[in-house]
Formats: sequence, structure tokens, C-alpha cells
Amino acid sequence: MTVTIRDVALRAGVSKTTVSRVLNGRGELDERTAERVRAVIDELGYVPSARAVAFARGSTRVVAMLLPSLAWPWMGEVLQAAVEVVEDEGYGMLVFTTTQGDESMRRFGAHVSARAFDGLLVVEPEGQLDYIAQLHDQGLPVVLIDDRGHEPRFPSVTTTNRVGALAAAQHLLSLGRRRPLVVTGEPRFGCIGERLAGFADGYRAAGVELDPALRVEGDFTYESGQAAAVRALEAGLEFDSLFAHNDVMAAGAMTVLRHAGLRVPDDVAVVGFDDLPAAAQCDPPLTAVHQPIREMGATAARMLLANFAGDPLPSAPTVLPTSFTVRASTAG
Amino acid sequence: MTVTIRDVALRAGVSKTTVSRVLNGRGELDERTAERVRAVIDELGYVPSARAVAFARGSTRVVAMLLPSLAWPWMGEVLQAAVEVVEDEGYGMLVFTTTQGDESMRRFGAHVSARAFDGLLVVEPEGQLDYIAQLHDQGLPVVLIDDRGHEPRFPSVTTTNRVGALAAAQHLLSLGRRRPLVVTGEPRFGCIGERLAGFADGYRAAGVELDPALRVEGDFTYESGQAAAVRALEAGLEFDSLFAHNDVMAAGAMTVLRHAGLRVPDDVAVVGFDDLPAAAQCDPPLTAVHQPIREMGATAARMLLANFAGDPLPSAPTVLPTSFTVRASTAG
DNA sequence: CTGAAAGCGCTTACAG
DNA sequence: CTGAAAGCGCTTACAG
Repeated sequence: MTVTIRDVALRAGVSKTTVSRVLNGRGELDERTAERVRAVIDELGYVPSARAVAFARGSTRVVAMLLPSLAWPWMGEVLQAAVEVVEDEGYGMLVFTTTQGDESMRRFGAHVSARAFDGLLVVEPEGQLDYIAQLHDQGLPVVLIDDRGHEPRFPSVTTTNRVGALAAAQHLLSLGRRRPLVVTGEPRFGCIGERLAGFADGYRAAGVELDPALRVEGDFTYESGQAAAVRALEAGLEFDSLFAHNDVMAAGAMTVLRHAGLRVPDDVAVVGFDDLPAAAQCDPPLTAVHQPIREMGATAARMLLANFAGDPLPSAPTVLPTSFTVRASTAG
Repeated sequence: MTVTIRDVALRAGVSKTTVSRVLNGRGELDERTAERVRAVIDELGYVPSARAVAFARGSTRVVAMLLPSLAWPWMGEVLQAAVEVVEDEGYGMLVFTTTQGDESMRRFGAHVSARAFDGLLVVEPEGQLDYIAQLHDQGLPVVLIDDRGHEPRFPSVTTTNRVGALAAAQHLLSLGRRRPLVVTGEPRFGCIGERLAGFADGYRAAGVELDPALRVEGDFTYESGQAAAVRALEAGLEFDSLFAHNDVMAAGAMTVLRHAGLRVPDDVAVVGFDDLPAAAQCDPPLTAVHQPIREMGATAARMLLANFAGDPLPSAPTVLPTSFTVRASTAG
């Protein structure tokens, strides 16, 4: 049989109330009594039932994270970072993915309604931003990890897309590259506009107006990076560098460039965005704007936990700075 | 105020018992009564509290997964597959990682003791196989997803390492490659022995005894794949093909080969193991033994859920077959 | 077919 | 400093 608070109370000769107090360090209590209770707890190997505590307290000590497919490397990174923070506080992390579309959301909604967790972390909630906002308005603590520039009406953590892209421009300029091909993500995302603007800012500051023809749209996939490079080459575009809006497209593009006989970085210097671990494993290793993915996940989780402890969630987005990692794809 | 079973009972003019019955479809009940109760449930938007149900039933409808860092691509795949299965049954998935070593295990142990979930999925429990076995012996439903050949004393799902490696050998032989360099993982893992044996089997069947000198040890990382290739080249080893015990080492090795002026597949045909999505994004795209990672995750999750429903967990490992994916790294 | 009542294992005013 | 008692919101024998 599993030991309960009652067993401990009986054995220690105190009330359950007292045991509960030493467990939670609440209320003044005679240090000797506490000592005795602790001894019994150890002796019996007593651990409070998570179910009973959750029920009695009305909170679960569990936070949920809603994200698209975990099969994307970016997701593993944020999740990992958030899990670590949450675990440190003894909380559990419940994960939900949206790979099944509406069906996923229906299932997720059931857990929300059942109040199966105390707070929520969200990543890339394409199409359900309104639903999430509604949950937030209904009182569920929510923090969005906003890598797509959604700028929602509820708490979020994001990064400096514009400044990051500016750094990419400055780096390429410092290498004398004045005709960069830009491989963008889907323009409907706010971050794409920011990255384009920041990049243009950098060139404009050096007196270079970017040629709109040197812009190809991708969709963040490897294949779209390849396709973008193919289109640019077939169109006979002339470029001495390439700035892709994520690492993966940069990698796809580099493969195409190499097969076309172009050398990276000699003929084309390449810069990515994200700086995931795989960036270092490209050939050549990829220079990239470093997005603080882990910090974003950890910060969002910390905000949520602080909120449980009584701190209000900041209404303005929390912005974490990008940095810039130089590797062989630009640094010969 | 959130609506409870009491509100529904009152409004429908029945007892809480009856409401509970229509909720759980248990016991015979007048269809008209049930209909009326359902109407009230809809009207009030009633959803049973997950906390209260878990407490009353003594089970949580949550399964946990313990895995090493989520930052490894393999992990995202298994997790994703398991999450989908679990979500389909309305269960939640709690994730724990072991990136913090003993501290992680201590925290995880606290959740186990608190009976915070009904069953456990484990991946690569290096060093804590005994602890997990102990949990299993104490009655916690556990399934190991065994990609490392641990062959534990409790339920597990694994794949055909030996047969997979055999297929790699046959493929290389069909290409006329008789001097394969083998880049292994750490030999302490059972799967490595099996992959070596299966590969040797294939060659032996063709009358070729593999040269033990043509074996270099790696540790499953990209860098170790590079290092292995460097060592082989520096040692002046002659090989016309390369079989790496995972994709990532194959990718690392390919980079080194290319920089050494060797062409893949013309000079060296390369085969990996795992066939993660990234294999298709190598240059050239990587031929690989396909490990059924997703099926392994899904199967393990299904076994656990079936066990909750009363099915016994199989005592022998459940073995899922590998397949073989041919791409340009061997198929010029 | 339906309900009253006990029970799941804690926490938390309230009283002393 | 400590305890008796109510309460959290369900499920489940048991009785009818």
C-alpha cells in the first residue's frame, strides 16, 4: 500500500494539518515537532500524491507547451530550454503538437477546459492566435515564444529580427559584398518584413540601395532554399553573396551553388539566420545571425513560473537580442 | 465560477451519480435521461475537472517520456510519434530530459514517487537502466524504446540492427564495393555489435572477409565522423565505400572525403544508418538503413495504452524491421 | 434504471 | 504552536 499523510500523522503522533505544514513550510511550528515529522517522512518514504495535492490546491504544478511538429530542429531547442527551467522548479511539462490540425486543437482544447495545467507556452500558433488570445483573456497564463513576428495582444518573448539582419548586412559589406541575393521566408510573417528592413537599413547606411530583383521567396524549407538558388541562377541574376532568412534555406542554396561551380565564400558569401547547431555542420560551416532560441524558451518559462508566484506578466513583448556568428561560409 | 458535476446534476434534476454515468458511458441508463443530461452538459459547457477525475480514479490519464536532450533530431522524431498516439486517446504527454544528470533523475524520481503519471516511455537511459527496471518491478508500466541494443529485463521495442546492416553490405556488394570503411558508434552499445555482425555477415556470404583495419570508432557525433575519415585517410587506408553507424557521422565523413578530393559515390560510396529527414539534405543525399523511429515511438506508446486497458505488456522485445533507402551517395 | 453516501488524499480557514 | 473539520469534484460500491 502506498503511504499517505494519514500514516505519517499517526506514526508521528500529530495531526495531518501539522504534517501538511512541515511539508509546505507554512505556519510557525515547533522545530522539534517538525524534526520528528521529517524523520517519519524519511522513514516511511512518504511522498505526497501529486493528484491529491493538485486537487486540493486547485493547481497542477504542470505547464503545457503547444507547438507544431517536434520534428523541426528549432522546436527541440525551445522545448529543451523550457523543460529545463520548468523541471528546476519541480513542475512538469505537458507537450501538445498541432500536426493533426483541427483535430489536434480539439484535443488540446479538451485539456484546457479540464484545467489540466496551470499555464501555457506557445510557439508558432499559425491560425489560432485568436483562440490563444481568448484563453489568455479568460485568465489562463500564456506566454508566446514569438519567432515569427506575430506581436500578439498577450505576453510574448521575441528577438531582434531587424537588428539581426542589420548585422548580416554590415558583415557582408565589410567583406565588400554589395550585391546580396536575399532568400526570404513567407512574407505574411512579421519577422520577414523586419529582416528585410534591417538588411536594407544596413546597405542603405553604406549608400547601397538593394536591387528588388535580387530577392527570392522561400518557405523556410531546405528544398525552397535549393529552389530559390536555382531560380536565381537560371534568371542569370548576378550576386556576390546570399542572405537566407533561415539556416536551412541557406544550406539548400549552398548545395545548389556548389553544384553550379560557384565557390562559397569566394564567389558567394553565405549568411543564414537562426544559427542552429546544424549550422556548424554545413559545408562550409555557416555564418549566421544567432537567434537566442534557448534563451527565448527559458525566458518564457521563467515568466510563467514567476507569474504563478504572483508577478504580473509583462504586457509588452520581452525582446532578447540576436548575436552574430561568423564561420567559413563568409570568412574564407 | 467554473461549472461542476453538481451544477449539471441540479439543472438536469438527477444525481451526480447519473451524470457521472452518462459521462463515462457506464451502467445502463434510460436513454431519455441520458439525452437530457447531455443537453445540460452542452448548455452549461461542462467539462469534468481533470484534477478531480484523476484524484477520484487514482490515475492521471498522463504518460511520461524520459529522454536525453531533445536537441538531438532523433529525439524529436520519437517524441512526436509517441505524442500523436497518446493525444489520440485523450492522454497527455509529460516530458522529462536527463540533460542535468543526477539532478534530472532526482527530479524525475520525485514525479514518479508522487505518481504523477500512469506509465512511462524511456529512450536511451544510459546508466539508469537498473533504476528503470526497478520502477517496472514496482508495478509502473514501462516501455523502453531501445535503439541502443540494451535488451532490458522489461518491455521494449527495438529494430533489426543486424538485418539492417546486412542490407547495407548487400547494397555495397551489388555496387562492387569490396573494401568498406566502417565507422562505428561506441562499442559498449549492443546495437553496434549487431551492426558490425550483420555487415560482416553480408560480406562473408559473398566470400569477403572484412579487414579489421578498416574499422574506425566514432561516438555518433558529426565531429567524430569527420575525425574518423581524417584518421582513415591519414593512415593511408584504402577503401571504396563507407558504412557509418549513423547518418550524422556519415555526413561528417562525406565532408572530409570531399575536401580530400574524393568523389561520392564514384570514389567512395557512403551508407548511413537511421535515415533521419536530414539524410535527404546531405550533399549528395545519403543512402541509409532506415530505422523505423516513428513506428518505434508510436508502437511503444500504443503498448502502454493497451496495457492501461488491460492488455499485458509483452515480455519479449517487440522488433520492428528496418528498411533501406537508396540515394545519390551510393547511386551516382 | 437511479440515488445516497463514502471515499480518494490532500489543504486551509477557523478555533483554541 | 497545534488540531478538528470542511472542502476540493469526481467515482464507485451498495441498496433499492
